[in-house]
Amino acid sequence: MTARPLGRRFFQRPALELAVALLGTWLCRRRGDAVARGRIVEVEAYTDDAASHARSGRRTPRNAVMFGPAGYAYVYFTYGMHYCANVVAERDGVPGAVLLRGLDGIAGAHGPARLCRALDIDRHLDGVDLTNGDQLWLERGRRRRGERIIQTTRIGIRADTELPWRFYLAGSPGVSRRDRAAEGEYPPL
DNA sequence: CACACGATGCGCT
DNA sequence: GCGCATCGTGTGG
Repeated sequence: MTARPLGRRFFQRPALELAVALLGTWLCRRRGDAVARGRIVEVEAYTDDAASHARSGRRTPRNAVMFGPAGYAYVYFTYGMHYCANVVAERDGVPGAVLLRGLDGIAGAHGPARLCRALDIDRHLDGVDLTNGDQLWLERGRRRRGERIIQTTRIGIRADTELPWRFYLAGSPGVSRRDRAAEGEYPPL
């Protein structure tokens, strides 16, 4: 099965919707002649909300890719030592992205910074096109029968700006954290 | 298990 | 200068 990269259309939707759609798809990274594939099991959506890099509503050098067209990688550097990778959503001009937080099938790829380290994702990949199968792309994946999606709050966000925009596949080993706070099944029963 | 905290660079106010 | 979409380690219960 020669899976092709997911195309532009897949990404052209609201960040919240894309976040859910990304669960179960394969994140693919070219490593020399080989390709590493990890199953996305944990994500967070960001738009122009208070916790987003685009909270100011304005384009800055760092967040510019978030405002651009969907289907590109937004990779940023944080805490002086870590990278985090996002998939850009929404229409051109509208900020929105989905933070990749956890993979199954790639050793140590749980948590956004460790995910990047495991797949050699750094600043060089900021702004790269995810639809051409060059360095980094996504392939369609199946969500298993009966596999539950849990919706909960994002990690590392101040309590006063909390939103339930984190999603993960219940029971996946690649999920970075479970919350003690209320978490619910998505869609709500 | 629950915090607390340091490492370390840099975007933004 | 402040604080961060983090993580590993260290302490205490």
